[in-house]
Amino acid sequence: MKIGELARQANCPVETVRYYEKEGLLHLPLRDSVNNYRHYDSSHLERLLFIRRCRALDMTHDEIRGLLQALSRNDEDCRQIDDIVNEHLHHVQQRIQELLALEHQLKTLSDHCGSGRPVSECGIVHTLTRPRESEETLIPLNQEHPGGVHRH
Amino acid sequence: MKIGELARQANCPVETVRYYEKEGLLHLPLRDSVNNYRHYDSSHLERLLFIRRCRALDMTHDEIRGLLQALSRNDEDCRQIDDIVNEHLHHVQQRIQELLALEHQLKTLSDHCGSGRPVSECGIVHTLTRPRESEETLIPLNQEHPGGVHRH
DNA sequence: ACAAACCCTGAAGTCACTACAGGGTCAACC
DNA sequence: GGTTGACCCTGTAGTGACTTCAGGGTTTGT
Repeated sequence: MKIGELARQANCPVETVRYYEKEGLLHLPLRDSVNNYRHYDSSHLERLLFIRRCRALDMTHDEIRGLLQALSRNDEDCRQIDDIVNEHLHHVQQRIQELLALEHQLKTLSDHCGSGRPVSECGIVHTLTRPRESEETLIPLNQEHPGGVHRH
Repeated sequence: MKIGELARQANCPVETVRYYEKEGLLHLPLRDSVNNYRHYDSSHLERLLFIRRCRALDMTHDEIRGLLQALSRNDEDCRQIDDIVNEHLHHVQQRIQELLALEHQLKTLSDHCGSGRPVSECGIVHTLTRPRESEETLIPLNQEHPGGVHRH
Protein backbone atom coordinates (compact mmCIF):
# COMPACT_ATOMS: atom_id res chain seq x y z
CA MET A 1 0.00 0.00 0.00
CA LYS A 2 1.05 3.62 -0.52
CA ILE A 3 1.67 6.11 2.26
CA GLY A 4 -1.83 7.63 2.13
CA GLU A 5 -3.50 4.28 2.66
CA LEU A 6 -1.15 3.39 5.52
CA ALA A 7 -1.78 6.75 7.17
CA ARG A 8 -5.54 6.37 6.81
CA GLN A 9 -5.50 2.92 8.41
CA ALA A 10 -3.47 4.23 11.35
CA ASN A 11 -5.48 7.45 11.60
CA CYS A 12 -2.33 9.49 11.35
CA PRO A 13 -1.23 12.36 9.06
CA VAL A 14 0.94 11.36 6.12
CA GLU A 15 3.65 13.85 7.14
CA THR A 16 3.90 12.16 10.52
CA VAL A 17 4.59 8.82 8.87
CA ARG A 18 7.48 10.35 6.93
CA TYR A 19 8.65 12.00 10.14
CA TYR A 20 8.67 8.66 12.00
CA GLU A 21 10.76 7.21 9.19
CA LYS A 22 13.29 10.03 9.52
CA GLU A 23 13.31 9.47 13.31
CA GLY A 24 14.14 5.82 12.79
CA LEU A 25 10.93 4.59 14.42
CA LEU A 26 9.56 3.08 11.21
CA HIS A 27 11.63 0.84 8.95
CA LEU A 28 12.43 2.09 5.47
CA PRO A 29 9.76 0.89 3.04
CA LEU A 30 10.40 -0.37 -0.48
CA ARG A 31 10.31 2.30 -3.17
CA ASP A 32 8.56 2.10 -6.52
CA SER A 33 11.41 2.08 -9.03
CA VAL A 34 9.43 4.25 -11.44
CA ASN A 35 8.04 7.10 -9.33
CA ASN A 36 9.92 6.61 -6.04
CA TYR A 37 6.67 6.24 -4.03
CA ARG A 38 6.94 4.39 -0.72
CA HIS A 39 5.27 0.97 -0.57
CA TYR A 40 4.29 -0.58 2.76
CA ASP A 41 3.12 -4.00 3.92
CA SER A 42 1.13 -5.12 6.96
CA SER A 43 4.23 -5.30 9.19
CA HIS A 44 4.74 -1.59 8.67
CA LEU A 45 1.12 -0.96 9.59
CA GLU A 46 1.40 -3.03 12.77
CA ARG A 47 4.52 -1.15 13.81
CA LEU A 48 2.91 2.22 13.06
CA LEU A 49 -0.18 1.28 15.09
CA PHE A 50 2.05 0.25 17.97
CA ILE A 51 3.81 3.60 17.82
CA ARG A 52 0.52 5.51 17.66
CA ARG A 53 -0.87 3.63 20.66
CA CYS A 54 2.25 4.51 22.62
CA ARG A 55 1.96 8.15 21.54
CA ALA A 56 -1.70 8.13 22.58
CA LEU A 57 -0.31 7.20 26.01
CA ASP A 58 1.98 10.23 25.66
CA MET A 59 5.24 8.28 25.62
CA THR A 60 8.29 9.95 24.12
CA HIS A 61 10.02 8.63 21.03
CA ASP A 62 12.87 7.42 23.26
CA GLU A 63 10.46 5.42 25.42
CA ILE A 64 8.87 3.94 22.30
CA ARG A 65 12.29 3.07 20.90
CA GLY A 66 12.99 1.26 24.18
CA LEU A 67 9.79 -0.75 23.89
CA LEU A 68 10.42 -1.61 20.24
CA GLN A 69 13.93 -2.79 21.07
CA ALA A 70 12.73 -4.92 23.98
CA LEU A 71 10.11 -6.35 21.66
CA SER A 72 12.60 -7.22 18.95
CA ARG A 73 14.96 -8.87 21.46
CA ASN A 74 11.99 -11.01 22.52
CA ASP A 75 13.47 -11.73 25.98
CA GLU A 76 12.27 -14.56 28.17
CA ASP A 77 11.47 -11.93 30.80
CA CYS A 78 9.30 -8.88 30.03
CA ARG A 79 10.57 -6.88 33.02
CA GLN A 80 12.17 -4.19 30.83
CA ILE A 81 8.84 -3.50 29.17
CA ASP A 82 7.06 -3.25 32.49
CA ASP A 83 9.78 -0.89 33.75
CA ILE A 84 9.36 1.53 30.85
CA VAL A 85 5.58 1.62 31.28
CA ASN A 86 5.79 2.07 35.04
CA GLU A 87 8.35 4.84 34.83
CA HIS A 88 6.10 6.59 32.36
CA LEU A 89 3.14 6.15 34.69
CA HIS A 90 5.24 7.80 37.37
CA HIS A 91 5.87 10.82 35.09
CA VAL A 92 2.15 11.16 34.48
CA GLN A 93 1.32 11.00 38.18
CA GLN A 94 3.91 13.64 39.02
CA ARG A 95 2.49 15.91 36.35
CA ILE A 96 -1.03 15.46 37.74
CA GLN A 97 0.16 16.58 41.16
CA GLU A 98 1.80 19.68 39.68
CA LEU A 99 -1.33 20.60 37.77
CA LEU A 100 -3.56 20.14 40.83
CA ALA A 101 -1.34 22.61 42.70
CA LEU A 102 -1.58 24.98 39.75
CA GLU A 103 -5.36 24.64 39.68
CA HIS A 104 -5.54 25.56 43.33
CA GLN A 105 -3.43 28.68 42.82
CA LEU A 106 -5.50 29.80 39.84
CA LYS A 107 -8.77 29.24 41.71
CA THR A 108 -7.51 31.33 44.59
CA LEU A 109 -6.44 34.02 42.17
CA SER A 110 -9.82 34.04 40.45
CA ASP A 111 -11.68 34.14 43.77
CA HIS A 112 -9.81 37.31 44.65
CA CYS A 113 -10.94 39.16 41.54
CA GLY A 114 -14.19 40.70 42.80
CA SER A 115 -15.24 41.25 39.18
CA GLY A 116 -16.68 44.54 38.06
CA ARG A 117 -14.19 46.58 40.02
CA PRO A 118 -11.70 48.85 38.29
CA VAL A 119 -8.41 47.22 37.31
CA SER A 120 -6.60 49.15 40.02
CA GLU A 121 -8.67 47.35 42.67
CA CYS A 122 -8.80 43.88 41.10
CA GLY A 123 -7.62 41.20 43.49
CA ILE A 124 -5.93 39.30 40.69
CA VAL A 125 -3.88 42.32 39.73
CA HIS A 126 -2.99 42.89 43.37
CA THR A 127 -1.71 39.35 43.78
CA LEU A 128 0.26 39.38 40.53
CA THR A 129 1.81 42.79 41.18
CA ARG A 130 2.17 42.48 44.92
CA PRO A 131 5.52 43.45 46.49
CA ARG A 132 8.17 40.85 47.05
CA GLU A 133 7.78 40.51 50.82
CA SER A 134 5.12 37.84 50.56
CA GLU A 135 6.86 36.12 47.66
CA GLU A 136 6.92 32.31 47.64
CA THR A 137 3.72 32.01 49.65
CA LEU A 138 1.05 32.40 46.98
CA ILE A 139 3.03 32.01 43.77
CA PRO A 140 6.48 30.48 44.16
CA LEU A 141 8.67 31.88 41.40
CA ASN A 142 11.02 28.96 41.06
CA GLN A 143 8.73 26.14 40.06
CA GLU A 144 9.03 24.44 36.73
CA HIS A 145 6.12 23.31 34.58
CA PRO A 146 7.85 20.72 32.43
CA GLY A 147 4.99 19.69 30.22
CA GLY A 148 3.11 22.89 29.69
CA VAL A 149 -0.65 23.06 29.62
CA HIS A 150 -1.15 24.58 26.21
CA ARG A 151 -0.78 23.92 22.54
CA HIS A 152 -3.39 22.47 20.25
CA MET B 1 20.94 48.19 37.79
CA LYS B 2 22.61 45.87 35.25
CA ILE B 3 21.00 42.76 33.82
CA GLY B 4 22.63 40.37 36.30
CA GLU B 5 21.25 42.24 39.29
CA LEU B 6 17.78 42.41 37.73
CA ALA B 7 17.85 38.70 36.98
CA ARG B 8 18.98 37.88 40.51
CA GLN B 9 16.17 39.91 42.06
CA ALA B 10 13.58 38.15 39.88
CA ASN B 11 15.19 34.73 40.33
CA CYS B 12 15.41 34.30 36.58
CA PRO B 13 18.29 33.45 34.22
CA VAL B 14 19.92 36.40 32.47
CA GLU B 15 19.32 34.81 29.04
CA THR B 16 15.61 34.68 29.78
CA VAL B 17 15.54 38.44 30.47
CA ARG B 18 17.13 39.11 27.09
CA TYR B 19 14.66 36.67 25.55
CA TYR B 20 11.67 38.49 27.08
CA GLU B 21 13.02 41.71 25.63
CA LYS B 22 13.21 40.16 22.16
CA GLU B 23 9.66 38.82 22.63
CA GLY B 24 8.44 42.33 23.42
CA LEU B 25 7.32 41.41 26.96
CA LEU B 26 9.88 43.68 28.61
CA HIS B 27 10.42 47.29 27.57
CA LEU B 28 13.77 48.22 26.06
CA PRO B 29 16.12 49.43 28.81
CA LEU B 30 18.53 52.33 28.53
CA ARG B 31 21.99 51.42 27.30
CA ASP B 32 25.31 52.57 28.74
CA SER B 33 26.79 54.76 26.01
CA VAL B 34 30.31 53.47 26.74
CA ASN B 35 29.93 49.69 26.89
CA ASN B 36 26.38 49.15 25.63
CA TYR B 37 25.31 47.38 28.86
CA ARG B 38 21.57 47.37 29.62
CA HIS B 39 20.48 49.51 32.60
CA TYR B 40 17.18 48.83 34.38
CA ASP B 41 15.09 50.63 36.97
CA SER B 42 12.48 49.41 39.45
CA SER B 43 9.65 49.56 36.90
CA HIS B 44 11.47 46.97 34.80
CA LEU B 45 11.86 44.78 37.84
CA GLU B 46 8.16 45.02 38.69
CA ARG B 47 7.19 44.10 35.17
CA LEU B 48 9.64 41.19 35.09
CA LEU B 49 8.30 39.89 38.42
CA PHE B 50 4.76 40.11 37.05
CA ILE B 51 5.79 38.08 34.01
CA ARG B 52 7.57 35.49 36.15
CA ARG B 53 4.54 35.07 38.42
CA CYS B 54 2.35 34.52 35.36
CA ARG B 55 4.84 32.00 33.97
CA ALA B 56 4.88 30.23 37.34
CA LEU B 57 1.13 29.82 36.74
CA ASP B 58 2.07 28.36 33.33
CA MET B 59 0.46 31.09 31.24
CA THR B 60 1.66 31.54 27.65
CA HIS B 61 3.37 34.69 26.48
CA ASP B 62 0.20 35.60 24.60
CA GLU B 63 -1.89 35.33 27.77
CA ILE B 64 0.66 37.45 29.62
CA ARG B 65 0.65 40.02 26.84
CA GLY B 66 -3.14 40.17 27.22
CA LEU B 67 -2.85 40.80 30.95
CA LEU B 68 -0.16 43.45 30.51
CA GLN B 69 -2.30 45.24 27.92
CA ALA B 70 -5.39 45.14 30.12
CA LEU B 71 -3.25 46.50 32.95
CA SER B 72 -1.88 49.36 30.89
CA ARG B 73 -5.39 50.31 29.70
CA ASN B 74 -6.39 50.48 33.37
CA ASP B 75 -10.10 49.93 32.60
CA GLU B 76 -12.83 50.74 35.06
CA ASP B 77 -13.84 47.06 34.83
CA CYS B 78 -11.37 44.23 35.37
CA ARG B 79 -13.52 41.66 33.58
CA GLN B 80 -10.94 41.11 30.83
CA ILE B 81 -8.32 40.15 33.39
CA ASP B 82 -10.67 37.75 35.11
CA ASP B 83 -11.54 36.21 31.73
CA ILE B 84 -7.92 35.51 30.86
CA VAL B 85 -7.25 33.89 34.23
CA ASN B 86 -10.43 31.82 34.12
CA GLU B 87 -9.82 30.60 30.60
CA HIS B 88 -6.37 29.55 31.67
CA LEU B 89 -7.81 27.76 34.69
CA HIS B 90 -10.10 25.94 32.28
CA HIS B 91 -7.07 24.79 30.21
CA VAL B 92 -5.44 23.44 33.35
CA GLN B 93 -8.57 21.58 34.43
CA GLN B 94 -8.99 20.01 30.99
CA ARG B 95 -5.38 18.87 31.06
CA ILE B 96 -5.86 17.31 34.49
CA GLN B 97 -8.81 15.30 33.19
CA GLU B 98 -6.76 14.08 30.23
CA LEU B 99 -3.91 13.02 32.46
CA LEU B 100 -6.22 11.19 34.85
CA ALA B 101 -7.57 9.21 31.91
CA LEU B 102 -4.01 8.53 30.82
CA GLU B 103 -3.08 7.38 34.32
CA HIS B 104 -5.96 4.94 34.31
CA GLN B 105 -4.93 3.49 30.95
CA LEU B 106 -1.31 3.07 32.03
CA LYS B 107 -2.32 1.43 35.32
CA THR B 108 -4.51 -1.04 33.42
CA LEU B 109 -1.63 -1.69 31.05
CA SER B 110 0.79 -2.31 33.90
CA ASP B 111 -1.67 -4.59 35.71
CA HIS B 112 -1.83 -6.76 32.61
CA CYS B 113 1.91 -7.33 32.50
CA GLY B 114 2.20 -10.43 34.71
CA SER B 115 5.90 -9.71 35.11
CA GLY B 116 8.46 -12.42 34.70
CA ARG B 117 6.75 -13.92 31.71
CA PRO B 118 8.45 -13.99 28.30
CA VAL B 119 7.85 -10.95 26.12
CA SER B 120 5.64 -12.96 23.82
CA GLU B 121 3.16 -13.51 26.68
CA CYS B 122 3.39 -10.08 28.34
CA GLY B 123 -0.01 -8.47 28.74
CA ILE B 124 1.38 -5.04 27.97
CA VAL B 125 2.76 -6.23 24.67
CA HIS B 126 -0.55 -7.91 23.87
CA THR B 127 -2.49 -4.73 24.47
CA LEU B 128 -0.10 -2.54 22.50
CA THR B 129 0.12 -4.94 19.56
CA ARG B 130 -3.46 -6.17 19.64
CA PRO B 131 -5.39 -6.21 16.35
CA ARG B 132 -7.54 -3.32 15.33
CA GLU B 133 -10.93 -4.86 16.09
CA SER B 134 -10.97 -3.66 19.68
CA GLU B 135 -9.40 -0.33 18.80
CA GLU B 136 -10.73 2.78 20.53
CA THR B 137 -11.81 0.86 23.62
CA LEU B 138 -8.56 0.62 25.57
CA ILE B 139 -6.35 3.11 23.79
CA PRO B 140 -8.15 5.58 21.53
CA LEU B 141 -5.77 6.54 18.73
CA ASN B 142 -7.12 9.96 18.00
CA GLN B 143 -6.59 11.80 21.24
CA GLU B 144 -4.24 14.72 21.50
CA HIS B 145 -1.96 15.37 24.43
CA PRO B 146 -1.35 19.08 23.99
CA GLY B 147 0.95 19.73 26.88
CA GLY B 148 3.05 16.64 27.01
CA VAL B 149 4.14 15.02 30.25
CA HIS B 150 7.88 15.12 29.80
CA ARG B 151 10.78 17.50 29.53
CA HIS B 152 12.90 18.95 32.30
C1' DA C 1 -7.20 16.85 -22.04
C1' DC C 2 -7.56 18.48 -17.81
C1' DA C 3 -8.31 18.89 -12.82
C1' DA C 4 -8.18 16.98 -8.42
C1' DA C 5 -5.93 14.17 -5.54
C1' DC C 6 -2.00 12.02 -4.53
C1' DC C 7 3.22 11.59 -4.01
C1' DC C 8 8.18 13.53 -3.39
C1' DT C 9 12.09 16.48 -0.93
C1' DG C 10 13.88 19.86 2.00
C1' DA C 11 13.48 23.82 4.85
C1' DA C 12 11.27 26.56 8.22
C1' DG C 13 7.88 27.36 11.94
C1' DT C 14 5.86 26.09 16.62
C1' DC C 15 6.91 27.30 22.16
C1' DA C 16 9.66 29.09 25.83
C1' DC C 17 13.46 28.87 26.57
C1' DT C 18 18.73 26.93 26.96
C1' DA C 19 23.30 26.54 25.41
C1' DC C 20 26.81 27.62 22.92
C1' DA C 21 30.62 30.39 20.19
C1' DG C 22 33.27 34.18 20.10
C1' DG C 23 33.97 38.12 21.49
C1' DG C 24 34.44 42.81 24.86
C1' DT C 25 34.48 44.94 29.82
C1' DC C 26 35.09 45.46 34.71
C1' DA C 27 36.71 44.85 39.62
C1' DA C 28 39.95 43.14 42.63
C1' DC C 29 44.15 41.57 44.05
C1' DC C 30 49.33 40.91 43.70
C1' DG D 1 50.56 47.08 35.51
C1' DG D 2 49.25 42.54 34.72
C1' DT D 3 46.19 38.93 35.25
C1' DT D 4 42.35 36.33 36.78
C1' DG D 5 37.56 35.68 37.01
C1' DA D 6 33.02 37.47 36.88
C1' DC D 7 30.26 39.96 34.20
C1' DC D 8 28.31 41.85 29.68
C1' DC D 9 27.33 41.74 24.41
C1' DT D 10 25.43 39.52 19.79
C1' DG D 11 23.90 35.89 17.10
C1' DT D 12 22.97 31.12 16.11
C1' DA D 13 21.45 26.52 16.99
C1' DG D 14 19.26 23.03 19.77
C1' DT D 15 15.07 21.02 22.41
C1' DG D 16 10.35 17.50 20.97
C1' DA D 17 7.08 16.03 18.12
C1' DC D 18 5.41 17.38 14.95
C1' DT D 19 3.07 20.94 11.19
C1' DT D 20 3.34 23.86 7.33
C1' DC D 21 5.15 25.52 3.25
C1' DA D 22 7.45 25.92 -1.25
C1' DG D 23 8.07 23.86 -5.38
C1' DG D 24 7.95 20.37 -7.76
C1' DG D 25 6.26 15.39 -10.20
C1' DT D 26 2.51 11.45 -10.80
C1' DT D 27 -1.82 9.15 -10.88
C1' DT D 28 -6.68 8.80 -11.25
C1' DG D 29 -11.09 9.95 -12.80
C1' DT D 30 -14.25 12.27 -16.04
